Amino acid sequence: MQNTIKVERAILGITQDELAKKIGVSRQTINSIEANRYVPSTVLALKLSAIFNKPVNDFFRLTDQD
Amino acid sequence: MQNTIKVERAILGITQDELAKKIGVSRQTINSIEANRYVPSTVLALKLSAIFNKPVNDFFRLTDQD
DNA sequence: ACAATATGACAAATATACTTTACATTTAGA
DNA sequence: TCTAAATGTAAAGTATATTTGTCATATTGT
Repeated sequence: MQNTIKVERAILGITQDELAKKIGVSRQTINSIEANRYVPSTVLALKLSAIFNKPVNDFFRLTDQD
Repeated sequence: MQNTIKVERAILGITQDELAKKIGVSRQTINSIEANRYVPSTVLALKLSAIFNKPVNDFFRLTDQD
């Protein structure tokens, strides 16, 4: 799975820490997701969706190995 | 988080076992998600999105306790 | 009613998300 | 250039998703 959270975050002009606080996770969680170190839960994806004001499918995509 | 997977599955007219096999998880995983026993990963949500041919936000929604 | 299939659910084991702490590196501004 | 803020990452611990096995109940077709 790939994501464009870094881009969406840049559009909002906020830091990893700020985004983390908005959705109630740690900064490292945001950092790890941006770095594709692990796959977030659907709740987290929906919270990002609400903050980015875009559907989940816009910034999370399946790749071949999925 | 709430979901309408049971409805989407009924639209396709397939069993929990068939849906599970389509997305490569166990039948119990589908059963547990439909029963809201736990929150699936975003990869799983995207796979369901592909099979239902609908965006994730259509069948997964945040609730107050999220 | 009977048999086969589908669903609900639980327990134990394993995999993995997420937190906290901590430190190094990079970036941005005075 | 110096400093503070932002980012990248790693390790250890906790929480939770997912699997496998199993059984009970419900549903459907004959």
